[in-house]
Amino acid sequence: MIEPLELRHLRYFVAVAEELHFGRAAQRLGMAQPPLSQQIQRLEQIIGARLFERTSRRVQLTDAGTALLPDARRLLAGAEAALLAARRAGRGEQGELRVAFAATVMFLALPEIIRAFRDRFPGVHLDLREMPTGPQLAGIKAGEIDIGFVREPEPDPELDIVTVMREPLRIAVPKGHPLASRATISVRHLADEPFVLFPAELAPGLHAQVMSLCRAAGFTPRVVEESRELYTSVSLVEAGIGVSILPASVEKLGWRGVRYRAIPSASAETRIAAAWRKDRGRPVVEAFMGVVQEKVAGGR
Amino acid sequence: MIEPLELRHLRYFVAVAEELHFGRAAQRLGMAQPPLSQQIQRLEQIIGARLFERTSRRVQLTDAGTALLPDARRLLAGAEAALLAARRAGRGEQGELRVAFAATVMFLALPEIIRAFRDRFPGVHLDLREMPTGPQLAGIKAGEIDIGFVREPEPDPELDIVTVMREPLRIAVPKGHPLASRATISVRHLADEPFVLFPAELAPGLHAQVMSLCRAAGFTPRVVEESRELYTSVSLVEAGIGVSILPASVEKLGWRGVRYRAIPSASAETRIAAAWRKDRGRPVVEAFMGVVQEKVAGGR
DNA sequence: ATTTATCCATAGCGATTACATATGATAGAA
DNA sequence: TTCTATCATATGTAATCGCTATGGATAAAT
Repeated sequence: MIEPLELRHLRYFVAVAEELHFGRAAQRLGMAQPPLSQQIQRLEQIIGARLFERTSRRVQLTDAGTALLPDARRLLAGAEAALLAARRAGRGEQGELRVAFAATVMFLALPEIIRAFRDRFPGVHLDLREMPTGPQLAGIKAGEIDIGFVREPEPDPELDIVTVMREPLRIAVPKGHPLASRATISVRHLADEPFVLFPAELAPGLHAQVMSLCRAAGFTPRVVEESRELYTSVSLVEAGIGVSILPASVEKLGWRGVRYRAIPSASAETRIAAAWRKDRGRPVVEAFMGVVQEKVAGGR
Repeated sequence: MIEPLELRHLRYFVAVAEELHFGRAAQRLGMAQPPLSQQIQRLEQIIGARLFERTSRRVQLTDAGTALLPDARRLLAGAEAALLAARRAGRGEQGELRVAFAATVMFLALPEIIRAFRDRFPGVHLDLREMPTGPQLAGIKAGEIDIGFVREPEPDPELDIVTVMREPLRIAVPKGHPLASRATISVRHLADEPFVLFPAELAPGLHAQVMSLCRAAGFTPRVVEESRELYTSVSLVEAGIGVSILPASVEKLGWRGVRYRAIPSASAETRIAAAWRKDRGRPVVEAFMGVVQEKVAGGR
């Protein structure tokens, strides 16, 4: 019968090789001497060669023992290191995290969150990518993205979605537009205006919200253009193609031909949410969300 | 209680990680599924983190499992390699062998033996050094040399000594010496000649043999010079300081002012022996001596 | 929607084995 | 030689490894 090699054999072997004394080695291992002798004999049987030349007076390594000792030490150290690495990975202190974010989120707290997370978890490799909300949600479900920062979408049975930030909506009108002279603009004033919007599949949450704001104001917006890029939307507004309702942080883009006006309504705000898969309880995800919660709570 | 990590855990883990199916992994491991589940649970307890996210339908690696898998594979392969290396060392196919040889042995079969051994045991590193017989024997006893090729010394309780070669002795006289005209010279003709010899502590066997040859011829040689180097001995003879009795292979040095004459006596021969420590049964030593025996037997 | 099939987890049991204590054998020291 | 230190052997016991039987959950099939 062939007994397989175990780390126990190597642990015992190294102890005896270092002490060159079965009694002391056994003591160091916290066991009695006879079983230690037995296990060394087993190991010798596994290898098919004596590891120690032993008389009742002297214990010394044979050629086979001399060859095995450094390997055994290396293996034991490697096993220990592997154990620690796995533990760290289990605590979310090591691994890879793929984070996606909608373009506008970059204007808000995300950079600070990233910095804080990197400080706290230097062992985690962050893979960041900009992506619209719709593809993000698909990517998360497909397992290609771990966490997405999105304009808050409808609840989804597969996803955990947590609001991390609120941001007012603004009405964007071109510089010379009649409404541009007002300090605030109610949504109902836009009833007859042409709209420039993101397509629903790219930003479902924002799209739905704009629609419901208009519906609440008693009309259905006339969408004349859908743009797939934030910059395009703004430039379409500037060109006078239409008006738009956009998150306040877009102001920071600094488009000179566009005016942003507040909406006098408490519900005219978007929520930025973090989303991740409900089923896998990835520790890195939890670690990251811990940092997010902390930053968001402290930042208000 | 903290159970220690064993290779068994890693073997099972790798099997499950590769199959992503407990049943098939168990089959591959030649065991039933329940104990495999148990052992994986044990491993998860040791690590302190789940390694697989498992439903009854799907098994997939967690972060901790993903981190552990390459390490586990590496460790298992390393253990296998260490086992093989130790086995090879146990068979004398790997390791280091320190071989010493007396200067004149280099003229004989040693180079061929070395070559044959290197061919047969490429994993053994040979450390060769030239050294007189006396220091060799001391070095062998001290464990600094594994095998020595010497002019055969007296038996020694600590040493195994095996004759590997025989070689006639020659009488060396300077070119113009009266005895140089003879084809052979009996030892008794040297009764009144001054002798140049190696000191007893450097070449005890040769020294004792010359002494006993002279004693058998009825005189005690008058030693006028002792030289520590072979070349010096020969040049002293050439310079007419005295005569000497030397192994025949010294002729190959090609000293033009010296004549070598045969001795008409069967006992006028030296034996070259290999010597090694009796106590340690080093497999490399045995492997080497096996090649020596073969070469010597075939070379006669 | 209900049923069925698949598959991992749990329970209980038997056999193995890892370790303990007691004792023997041997080699070096006094 | 006698004594002592030390490794090996013998034997008993407790832990554990693996097996069979069964439970429970989930996805697929009807």
